[in-house]
Amino acid sequence: MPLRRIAHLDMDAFFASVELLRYPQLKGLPVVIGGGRRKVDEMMREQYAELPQGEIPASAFPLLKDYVGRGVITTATYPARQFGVGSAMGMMKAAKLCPQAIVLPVDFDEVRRFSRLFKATIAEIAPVIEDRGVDEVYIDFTDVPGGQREGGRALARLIQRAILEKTGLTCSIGVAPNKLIAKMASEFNKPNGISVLYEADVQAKIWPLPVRKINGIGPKAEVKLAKLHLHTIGDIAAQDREWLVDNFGKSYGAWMHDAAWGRDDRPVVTQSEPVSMSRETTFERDLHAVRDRAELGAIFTDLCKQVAGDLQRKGYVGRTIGIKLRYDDFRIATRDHTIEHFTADAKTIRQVAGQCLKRVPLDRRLRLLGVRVGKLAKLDSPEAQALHAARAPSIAHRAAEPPATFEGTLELF
DNA sequence: TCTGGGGTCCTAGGACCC
DNA sequence: TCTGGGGTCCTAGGACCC
Repeated sequence: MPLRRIAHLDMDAFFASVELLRYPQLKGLPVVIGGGRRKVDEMMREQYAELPQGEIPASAFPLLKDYVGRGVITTATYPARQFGVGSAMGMMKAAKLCPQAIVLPVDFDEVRRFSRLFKATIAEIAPVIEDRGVDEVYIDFTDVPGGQREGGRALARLIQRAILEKTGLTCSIGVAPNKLIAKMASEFNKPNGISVLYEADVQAKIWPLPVRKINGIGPKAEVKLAKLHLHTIGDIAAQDREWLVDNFGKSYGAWMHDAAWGRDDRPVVTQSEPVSMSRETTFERDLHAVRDRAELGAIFTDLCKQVAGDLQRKGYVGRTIGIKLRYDDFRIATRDHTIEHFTADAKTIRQVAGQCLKRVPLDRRLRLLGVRVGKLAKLDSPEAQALHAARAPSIAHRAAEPPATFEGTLELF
């Protein structure tokens, strides 16, 4: 029996690295990708339209200190990270830490193109791959020829070289007995590094790490653990399983205990079906349900059309239609409704989502509006065929809707 | 001047059925 | 008249991840 060897591969500063391929003159400079509300990229291109992209002087690029608007950093280059700037940080906060950083908007098409390219490159070498978003994958090395050599290091080197050759981009790889440890290991030697771990390494290399390094322990769990005086993964491992269950629940507590001991038997999943598709947008300024009714209505219709378009393009239909809104105080409300027939029709989605909107209080300013379609089925699947109807819910069905009685609710949509 | 957009999974209560 | 339990579906919220 070969030893189970699982790799986690993470592209280094992916979004930023993709931009640096286009603008190599920015190499070594602090660059952040994000925002995009102000079309800085286009402004700059207009001015230097006659120059090839690679020859535009670095001094011509827009700076973070001049950025106005909402948004967060998607990726920061390593020179920018030295200033404390990182993913998910608000643009305004980042501008304080590193005003001289260059800002570029995300180019989703380009990012997706490179994402497909690096994944296809891996697939030629090791076919058992699990997608974890645009810039990450798990790879099962176990049965790949040469996958056991040096605990997986040799194969990891091969994959790194192939990706660099095909894309010009670097990545970091962790190889370990399972996904949980591989994920942590891939962070050990960033960027462009490889880290190989064995079961016996858990105590020395995993236990000293802070609890947040476990994939599945987020900010809330971290706070709760800290209150119980648990700070490192080793601190969790030292607790009785029963004690963890008592404090964190049957499922989460037991999982946490397993995770701290490096136990994880989840397989590498090569195929999966989407559960939901959604579109949402944060407004440039908070909108008021009454004063900005027209604007809000137009955005709402647009979101419905976009989700419908996504479903149709990908060949899916759904039965549960829902809305999400974020108020100016950052509280979130969701409402959804399940209809009899599957749909991917913008008008139907808009109509049902409109009903949902009537059930939610609209007395505060809104920051974000989203539309979601769940309970998906492939358009050509038998269940979808049986229950698909490209028409609005019947009048009878609509009449059965409970009246909108929520206090503060406004009849707007 | 805080804090994006696209997802998954879990929990928990109520309806409804057997 | 009182007393069940199990299962599934729907809905709302929340934690977490990339």
